[in-house]
Amino acid sequence: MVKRTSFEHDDCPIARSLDAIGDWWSMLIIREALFGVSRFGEFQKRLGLAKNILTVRLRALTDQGILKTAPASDGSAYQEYLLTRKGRGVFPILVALRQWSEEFDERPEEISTILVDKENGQPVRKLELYSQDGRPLGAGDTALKSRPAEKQGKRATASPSS
Amino acid sequence: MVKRTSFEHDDCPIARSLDAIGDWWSMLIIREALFGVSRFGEFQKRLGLAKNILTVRLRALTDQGILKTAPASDGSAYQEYLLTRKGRGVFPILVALRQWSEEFDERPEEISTILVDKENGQPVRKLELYSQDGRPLGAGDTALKSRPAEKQGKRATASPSS
DNA sequence: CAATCTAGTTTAATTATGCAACCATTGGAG
DNA sequence: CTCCAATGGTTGCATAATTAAACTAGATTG
Repeated sequence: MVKRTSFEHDDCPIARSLDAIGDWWSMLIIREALFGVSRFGEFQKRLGLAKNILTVRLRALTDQGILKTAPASDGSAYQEYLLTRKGRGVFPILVALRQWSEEFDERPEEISTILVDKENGQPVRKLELYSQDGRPLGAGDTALKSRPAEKQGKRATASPSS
Repeated sequence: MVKRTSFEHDDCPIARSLDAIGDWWSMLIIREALFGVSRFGEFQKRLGLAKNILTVRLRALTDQGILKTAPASDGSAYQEYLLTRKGRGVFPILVALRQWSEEFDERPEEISTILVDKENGQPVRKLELYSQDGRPLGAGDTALKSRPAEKQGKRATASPSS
């Protein structure tokens, strides 16, 4: 099988996320949805993708519980696509992607927008990872530990495999 | 051309990031690199991808300044792939992806590892977006503003297009 | 100097993507 | 009530991208 190796059953959570939303269009669809886009035609117009692909992506996102379809809401009886809680949870990922581009892109002048706090119009802070006691952590300050079984006495052996 | 519409010249920073690292393998290669993997064979063994793909990905990542090749370091004269500063900057994206999976995956018991603070072994905090004055911000608390021209008097008109 | 490891390249199959044309439903004009 | 356009898709086909597997070539080991 040449099939696009699915990471659905990989035990690495990064791989799992990528399996769900790790393609260009899904991420951009969620981006638009976070800005209030909910109609098929509007997604299509704003993203400029082919309708068949949009159909497939919307269905996949819906199947995964990232989007849900609501009957209508605005006038005419078509359906609209709304984010679920899981879908809204993608927001930090999009922010991280945005900030990476803002910091490292070699043509930052082509970036036209900045993300600001709606309250006062000021740019948001850079996302940072903190320890429980509030120290900022870089990649080198972290390690992977085998997950301590939540309720069951199920405990894997430690191995830094992902 | 049916070519995978490149977002390289899109003015949305999210699209630009996705264009650079928005495929499964690139992201996973960077994940491994952050854990110290640097040799071709090791990437191949740990990720289980085909060598030709690894070749293409490594070259693309190198061309983009995310990885750099160093002559050897450990004994024999082969080369190794090391992360640049830009490459290490991907870390928050990977953390965001990981945490999304940890929070919303419907089979969290299959996730085998957790990310911990190396100092004390405690789990890291959840990534959160903050305003300049320290309030936590959700997607709804933010807006996009046209970028205020940095040095030049180049100013785009406001439009919430990305 | 033969076997093997590393780091690829080539080949050929499978899949995804994009375009265009087509179908179905809704809403309005005549 | 009928026709026409808009919305929201589905279907078919050509082409580009991914992929696994086989092959290659230089370095290392025995």
